[in-house]
Order: sequence, then C-alpha cells, then structure tokens
Amino acid sequence: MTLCAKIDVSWAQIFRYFGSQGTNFGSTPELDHRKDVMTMKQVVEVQGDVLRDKVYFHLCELIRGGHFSPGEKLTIRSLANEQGISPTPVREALYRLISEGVLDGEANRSARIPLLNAEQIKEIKEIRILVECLAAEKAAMNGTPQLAKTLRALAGKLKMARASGDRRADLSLVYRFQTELYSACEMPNLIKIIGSLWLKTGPYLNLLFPDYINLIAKSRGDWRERICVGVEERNPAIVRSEVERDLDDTLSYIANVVSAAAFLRRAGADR
Amino acid sequence: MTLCAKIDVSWAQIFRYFGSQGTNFGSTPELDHRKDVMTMKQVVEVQGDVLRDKVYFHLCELIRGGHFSPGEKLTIRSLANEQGISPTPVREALYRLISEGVLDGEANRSARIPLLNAEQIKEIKEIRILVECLAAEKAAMNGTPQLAKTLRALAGKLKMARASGDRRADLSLVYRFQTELYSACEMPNLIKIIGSLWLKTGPYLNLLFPDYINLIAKSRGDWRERICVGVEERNPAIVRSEVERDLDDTLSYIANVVSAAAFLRRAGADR
DNA sequence: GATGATGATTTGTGATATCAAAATGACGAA
DNA sequence: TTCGTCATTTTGATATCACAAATCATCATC
Repeated sequence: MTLCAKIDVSWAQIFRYFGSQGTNFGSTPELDHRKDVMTMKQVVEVQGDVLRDKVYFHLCELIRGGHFSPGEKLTIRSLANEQGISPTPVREALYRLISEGVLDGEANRSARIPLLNAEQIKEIKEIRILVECLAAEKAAMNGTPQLAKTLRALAGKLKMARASGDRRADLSLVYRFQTELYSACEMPNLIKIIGSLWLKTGPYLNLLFPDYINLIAKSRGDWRERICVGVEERNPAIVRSEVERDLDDTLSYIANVVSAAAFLRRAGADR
Repeated sequence: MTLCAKIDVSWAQIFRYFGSQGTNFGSTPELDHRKDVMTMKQVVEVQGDVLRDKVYFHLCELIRGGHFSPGEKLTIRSLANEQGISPTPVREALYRLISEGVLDGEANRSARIPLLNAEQIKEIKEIRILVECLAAEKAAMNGTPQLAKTLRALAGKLKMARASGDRRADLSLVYRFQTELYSACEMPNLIKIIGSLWLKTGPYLNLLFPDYINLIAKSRGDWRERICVGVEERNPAIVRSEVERDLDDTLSYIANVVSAAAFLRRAGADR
C-alpha cells in the first residue's frame, strides 16, 4: 500500500495538455517510479514527532522525488486511507503545502500539483539563484575539509546512481548534495526558504532526464568536484558561480520545454 | 471580545528576561494597543473563503501590528473561544504560522511568539535585504505614475499618523506602503517570502517607537518621497538603495537593542 | 523560604460525525 | 455525437469527542 493518491492526470495527459502529443522532447518521463514509493512503515520513521509533520515530510520527499505529476490531484481521504490514519493530519499537511505554494488549492477543492508555465518557472529560477547563491557563498566561507569530504562522498554516490540509470537515487542525491552544502551556511531561515522553493520545481525535475543530464555531463564536466574544491579553499566565488550556472541551466531548460509544449498546444488548437 | 490570547508574558517581563529592568532603551512599549484589536465581525470580512484562512490572516495582522509580545503564548482554545468558533480552524492557522517559522511550537506545546536573539535578527535582516531589494528594483522597473501617486497618498497618511502618535496606524501604513511598492514587482513567490519574513520581525517593531522613529525623521529626511521619485523615473538604483538603507538601519537598531538587553541580563546574573 | 512530589486542570492531537459544496455519472434533448 | 440537466456520490471544512501529555496548584519536606 503506497501513499500515492488516486492519479487522474498522467504525464502523457500533461504533454497532451501542453500539446506535445506525438512530439518527443527528449524522453517522455515514465510512471515507473510510482511502483516503489515508501511504505507506511518508513513514513513513521521520518522526522517529526507529530503525525501531521510526518505526513508533510513524507509528501515532501515524494514531491521532490518526482513521484507526482503536474496537475495530479491529491485527496485527503485517499491519502488518509492509504496511510491508515484519520483525515485530520493529512488535511493539515496538505494545508501546509498549499499555504507554502507547493500545491494548488482553492477553497473546497482538492489539492493539486501546480501546472507551472514558463514565466512562473523563470520567476522561481530568479529567486532560487538569489537565495541559493547567498547560501552557497556563506557555506563556502564556513567551508571545512570535513564538509568537502562529505560532499565528495555524495557526489561519488550520485555518479554511480546516474551511471546505473537509477533516477530515484539520482534525484535524491542531487538534493542531498545541495542540502549538505547549504546547511553549512548556518542561516536556518534561508535554508527553509530554499527547501520550499525546491519543492515547487520538484515535479518538473523529471523533465531533465536523461537528455539534459547527458548534455550537462559532457559540457560542464565535474562541476560538483569544483564545488568541493571551492569549499576546501573557502572560495565563495567558485562555489557561487557553479551553483548559479547549475540553477540557470537547469531551470532554463525546464522553462524551455514547458514553453515549447505550450506553443505546440496552441498550434494544435488552431489546426 | 477580542482575539488576544491569554497573555502570560508582558513587555515588562520580556525586558526583565533580557535584563533591562530599570534600564530604559528609549521608551518601553506599552500594551495600550491591545485595547482596540479587531472584533470578530471584522475578522469575517478579512480575505479568505475558509475559516482557517480568516483566522490566519487575522493573526498575521495582529502580529504585524505588534499586538503580541515576544514570548507570548497563544493557545488554541482561548483563540477559538474568543472568536466563537471550534478549535479546528484555529489549530490549523497556528500550525501554518508555526511551519512558516513565525511562531515557535514544539510538539504538544502551545504556540509562542519567538524570542529572537541579535544573531537571528541579523540573519533575517540579511535575507530581507536580499529579497526586498530585488522586489524593489523590479517594482521600480515596472514603475508607473499611478503607483507613485498611490505611494504618495500612503506616505501622506503615514506622516499624519506619525505626527499624531498613532502607533497602530503608523505600523499599518508602513506595511501598506511597502506592500504596495513590492506588489509592482510581479513576482508572487517573492512577495510571499517577503510577507513571511516581515511577520518574523513584526513583534519587535514596537522597539522602534518613538526614539528610532524620531531619529530617522531627522537624519534621513523624506526617504519615502525619494522612493516615489524613483518609481516615477523607473530608477531601480534609487529605490533599491533607499529600501536597503531602511532595512539595514531598522533591523540593526532592533538587533542592538536586543543584544544590549541580553548583555545587561548576563551582567545582572553575575551580580 | 526554597524545593520536590502529587493530584487536578488545561491543552494539544488525532479520530469521528455532520453538513454543504463539488465532482461524477446517467439520461434525455438538440 | 454533443451538450445540458438532475440525482448520486465523493470530498473538504468544521464541530465535537476522546485521550494523553503538559501545565499548574497544592502541600509536604528539607
């Protein structure tokens, strides 16, 4: 039994909505990853003393991991039933996600994973560059050999996951690397803001696989290693520029895919 | 019947906690403003179709207005009773504030207005400068004569409120001026972040009155008018620098007061 | 007077009940 | 087929209930 809500919008439907039916922007993300979402037993071990927090953090992981598709509906009762708990904590977790802007939710309507357009993604890109670059700089200034070592270990695991095509582990390690880096900035409020922004783009990260990922591997080399060096040398400029470049490239790519899909949809509508 | 929760910590107690007992950092904020908080009838007119949102927005206004003191406890049942509603929506509104970091809340404990130390205030200052300066620049680039006119009207009202010593109207207009300016940046995600950060410093704004306010009036002149000019001329640099200066001065002042109080408290403890 | 144990009360959390609004599906008309 | 209407079902929001944990008050002890 999984936490996934009843799915009434699939990736295929999204691409049809955007008008990309039949047109292949690289690879179409599959739904395979839904098969192995966390079970309830794991949920209980997640951080948070209170049930609503456990549900919240669990949903966060699923969203970051790309387990939900843009437009997908999340209903209180189905989530509650799947977890074997009452609707109350689930509703509160969803309310938290809605108020953060991670989910869409109008009054008396079910929560949904937002369908973002290119402009919205660009706005998030701009904000993420602003705040994550600050976090990166501060982290670099607090850099230690220990931190560099930890980051290198994560980067190594990431390479292995990527080589083996394990998208789930890949996304998870990308997140853990960045989290580990930023946490050194010692600005808890900033980290919270970054976490929330990350969730907003989570459902779209699947669009990066595998074309963009391969592209980057060739064109940018081992940029995470350069971040590790920057951390060792306490060089904010290096770390900042690598983080900025990654965010700019990644989110611009996503925005382009989304806007191309929208263009094709309009063209199809006129047909 | 008001929304104010049972107060178990007063400003006087806070200052005692910080050790400033008997020492006057400018003026000691009074509790007068508690007398005229909004009534339930007004709450209903507040934005939000759903009860929990109404409670949330209402609490936000109270927090921004400095109606709560740092350390003050907010209990679900008392808020619910005062509003004549069930505990459920109140609990959800408080949960939202806690998860935003606006309130402190451990598991199975009542929510509290956070007691911030100087470092925490400086962190918030740094973040606020980062994000509000961006908002200010973007707003300036989108500047219109109409916006400048609206801002001037608000600045005029603010002057009147300040002249008459109406602290409540003063704080409210300071907020409305800044909100009006930032909303022109057309970055909803950024505005949401700013709103949340504002709430975190809200309970400490009272510390600015009246000494800091008088100080500023003499030393910085009519800086809001300069912002209006910057908006008219679509000059991001002007608007940005004024916003940055205001934030830096204001929050540095608050941080200084807080850290002086902490110093005196330690000195008193050794005595 | 300060400190610590203990019983009473308050309070937060999660489950359940109820109701109104929204989504769904069947049916019939254009 | 397509659209609109109406009955049914689903779903979210709020109130209420039950319980456990935290808080508070009282009293005894040092």
